[in-house]
Amino acid sequence: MARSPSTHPTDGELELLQVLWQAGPCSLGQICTALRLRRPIATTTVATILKVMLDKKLVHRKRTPQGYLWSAKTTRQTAATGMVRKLVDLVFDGSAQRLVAHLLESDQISDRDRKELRRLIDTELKPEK
Amino acid sequence: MARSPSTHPTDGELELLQVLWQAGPCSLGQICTALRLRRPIATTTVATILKVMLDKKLVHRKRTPQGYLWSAKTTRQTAATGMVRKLVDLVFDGSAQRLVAHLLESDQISDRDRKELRRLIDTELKPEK
DNA sequence: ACGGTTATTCTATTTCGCTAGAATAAGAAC
DNA sequence: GTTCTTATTCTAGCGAAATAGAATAACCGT
Repeated sequence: MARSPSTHPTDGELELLQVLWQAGPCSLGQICTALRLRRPIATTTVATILKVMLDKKLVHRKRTPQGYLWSAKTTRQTAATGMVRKLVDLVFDGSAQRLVAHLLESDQISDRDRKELRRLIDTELKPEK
Repeated sequence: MARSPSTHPTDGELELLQVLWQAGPCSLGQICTALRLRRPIATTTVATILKVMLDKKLVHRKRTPQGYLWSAKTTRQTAATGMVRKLVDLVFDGSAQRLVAHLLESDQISDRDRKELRRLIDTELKPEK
């Protein structure tokens, strides 16, 4: 027996989605250009990934005279939720709170961000509840 | 060309690490029992994964009369950090703050947890600064 | 010591994910 | 309209990951 296909986007697919999330609908060439800011990759490779993603319904395409226009069908929110769930499940024993605690205890968040987050907690905590 | 070996534990490996993190050093049988609370899996499958993880130095083993005792060599912290980094990179444009915001805006965190987190932010914000 | 149980290793199969060449189609340029 | 460029499809290889059967080893109880 082998693996079952993942429902989440793969890492490569996420690289691609990132471009589409940022730039909106793109041609193949535009996607390639954007990706190549990070690393070299062949056009056919990108095209192949797009086709797979099309089957997985992660992207959508629209015919135009000069080829398809590709766009993300999954939102950043959706992808984030799925990946966070996995992370929380597999590493934080199902506690999202622990993940936040981990992040706050790590040094990846500035004091300014912390203040903003505190504000966010406060606004979510009080209103009309 | 194919993928290069991942430095992160795979999902299957994480399932296994979870057991070891929770229970401490275990025999193969104990690991299998724990895993089977979640899903059926053959003993040889687990043994194979363990062997791979041994090569990757994700686990460690100690000889005993009745076989090896297996234990995690990676800490939860380490695994978490790696996975969080990937998540932040690929989905949150490099901003850990945004990930926290996402979590706080989702409904996965209770009010009680929020209060605790606010306390955590405060204690991290003020001391000796 | 013999048979049962458990652990370990060896071997094998399958699918996934990543990669890209070759072939083809179809505008664009001149 | 022939060539150039770009897009798309087709085909294919390779290593990773997941799965587990068969073989082997080694303890345990009686």
